[in-house]
Amino acid sequence: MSTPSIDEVAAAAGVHRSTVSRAFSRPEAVKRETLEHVRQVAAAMGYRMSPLAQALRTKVSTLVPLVVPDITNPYFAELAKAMTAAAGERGYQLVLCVTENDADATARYLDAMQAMYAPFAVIAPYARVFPAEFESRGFGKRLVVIDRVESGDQASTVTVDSAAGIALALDHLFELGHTSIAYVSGIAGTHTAADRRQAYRTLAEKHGMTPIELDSNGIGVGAGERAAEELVSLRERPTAVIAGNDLVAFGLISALGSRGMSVPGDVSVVGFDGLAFGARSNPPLTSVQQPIAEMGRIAIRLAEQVANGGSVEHVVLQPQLLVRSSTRPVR
Amino acid sequence: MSTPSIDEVAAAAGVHRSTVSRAFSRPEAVKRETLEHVRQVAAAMGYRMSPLAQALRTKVSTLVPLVVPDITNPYFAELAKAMTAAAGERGYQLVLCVTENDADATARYLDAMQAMYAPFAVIAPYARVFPAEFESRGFGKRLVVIDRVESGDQASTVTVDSAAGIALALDHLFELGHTSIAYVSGIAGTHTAADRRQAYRTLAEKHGMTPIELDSNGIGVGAGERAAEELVSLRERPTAVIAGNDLVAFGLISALGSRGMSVPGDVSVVGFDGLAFGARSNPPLTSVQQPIAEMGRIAIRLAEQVANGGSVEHVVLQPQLLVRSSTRPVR
DNA sequence: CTGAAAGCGCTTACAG
DNA sequence: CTGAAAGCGCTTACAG
Repeated sequence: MSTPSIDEVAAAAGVHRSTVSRAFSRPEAVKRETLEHVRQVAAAMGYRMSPLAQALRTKVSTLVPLVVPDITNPYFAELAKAMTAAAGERGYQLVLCVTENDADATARYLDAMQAMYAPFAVIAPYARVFPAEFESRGFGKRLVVIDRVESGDQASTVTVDSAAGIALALDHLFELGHTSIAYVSGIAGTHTAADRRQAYRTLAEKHGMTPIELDSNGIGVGAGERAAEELVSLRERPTAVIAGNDLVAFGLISALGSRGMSVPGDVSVVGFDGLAFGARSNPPLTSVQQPIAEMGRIAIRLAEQVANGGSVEHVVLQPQLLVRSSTRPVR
Repeated sequence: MSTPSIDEVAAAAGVHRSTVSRAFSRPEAVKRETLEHVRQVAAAMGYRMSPLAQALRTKVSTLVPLVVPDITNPYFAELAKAMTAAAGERGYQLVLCVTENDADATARYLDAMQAMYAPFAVIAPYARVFPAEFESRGFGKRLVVIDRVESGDQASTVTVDSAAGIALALDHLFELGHTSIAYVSGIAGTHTAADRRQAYRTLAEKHGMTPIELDSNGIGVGAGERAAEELVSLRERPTAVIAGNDLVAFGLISALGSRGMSVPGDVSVVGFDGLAFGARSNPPLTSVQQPIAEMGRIAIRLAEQVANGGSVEHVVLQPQLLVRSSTRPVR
């Protein structure tokens, strides 16, 4: 009951195998009548081309690796969802590659996927990535990174404007009357994380505020926990805090709650990511929203572009402020 | 710089292609010396077999589909993480198939993966699954479902003991002095969801309690929201509620918070899943924990078992209670 | 516009 | 224990 092979279809249609092949891959190269006839016969037989055989022959498959540090992190989960959709629309199947912070895992995955003739790869890193390290993995420039990279000519990237995002958060808080606003970065070692933090510093000073960084040397998980600890012990407590990403914000709010402080009652908190889950957290999280679905689509487009010989490109998207319930006017 | 082919290795080692092949796939069939020599030469050349060519020839690939309704749901994310690890250990690569509640998507994915000679498939459904529907998809019994199924001989399954889990939650609450305990099922249409709900009813009555089901006809997302609404309007409010899964529990707590009710101050809440994220929610969630990592490993084992001609099996695991901070003694 | 042939990188009976 | 041959299901110059 398995799908017939191209030769069986050819026989049934009374044509040569190569004609069947053309009927699907280069329809303009076959006579109209023949085309229709072949397609009809093929459809009737339930024919589907073997993607494996095709990939072996052309050295290009439809398997695209998405490498993420941790699918359990809702940011990466949303990204995976967006990428799956974007990839599916273009006929690719996403292969999930979870690195679990294993430094060599990315290279191993890239090797494995290269062996499967993946047309390109998309990487959402947990640390700064140096595309040069992956050149030898065979993908060359056929790599898109969901972060900034140092040497821009080696891989395409798609990111959100960090400074604009932080400005959005800050302005929102200023409007609510906050003047003492702290920042928790969380553990991410990406350029993006560094950019957000730097933007906070720069903009805070520009507004005449002394930057207060919570858990500034944080290592590993539990950033929210440590930041809460630190916040509570401060003689002059900030009235609001911006978190470098939503997950840190959730952890912070949880840890604050355990210490008897309520959000937004005692402190306002704004996250960064704008995850859907934030709508059902306690309290619903005000956050700088990244257009994740769009990022997924763009990542695929950029990847296809260089796979087709086009050039590396860097897309920077604008974030939006998502006001929910974790912020309120300062008393 | 791409990997050499088997013929290049054979030439370099001075043997025939078939010997190289055997050196890797059936080492016991080749003379010791030859074996070592071939492997050495292959290693020196950085040879790796083409999984595609291998799959095309043997009609068995290492690509295994994991079909989930929504990777953004942390339960499925944790499952995906566990499955990725378990699959990786056994040399498979997981292909993420997200159905987004599209009723035909599962069949489409199965077709596509069948065409890639996937050795088996694992399905985490969002509704009751009837394996018979998928028989024609070519996987036959080479299917493992993360849920109960109706006709047990058609696919292997791995689940957690629903009744035991609900009993754990109930007993915990009884020990804290609660006597009025409600239940919110959430939207999942799986057998598991139905089992948990039924277990609640049965056990509640057994303990002389009148079951109180919140949002009992709930449709779509927002179960937590509707349940909170209902709870607040009740003349005699239960002092605790058990949620059919963690996500519903989070939503419930959020919605309760928006209505000025605090957990566990005003109501205790226990979830079901025991997600890692629950440790950082506000408040940290007491929950019945499913051994998700183990489920992943078992799913792969069961799948391999039937792929190797073994028999369908149904594994039921025991859950554990994870006490965090969303429950407290009734006043 | 269509067919015949070679080949992608493997595996596996079949001989020897 | 090893080699030679056929073949998995396709694509793509090359002729005609």
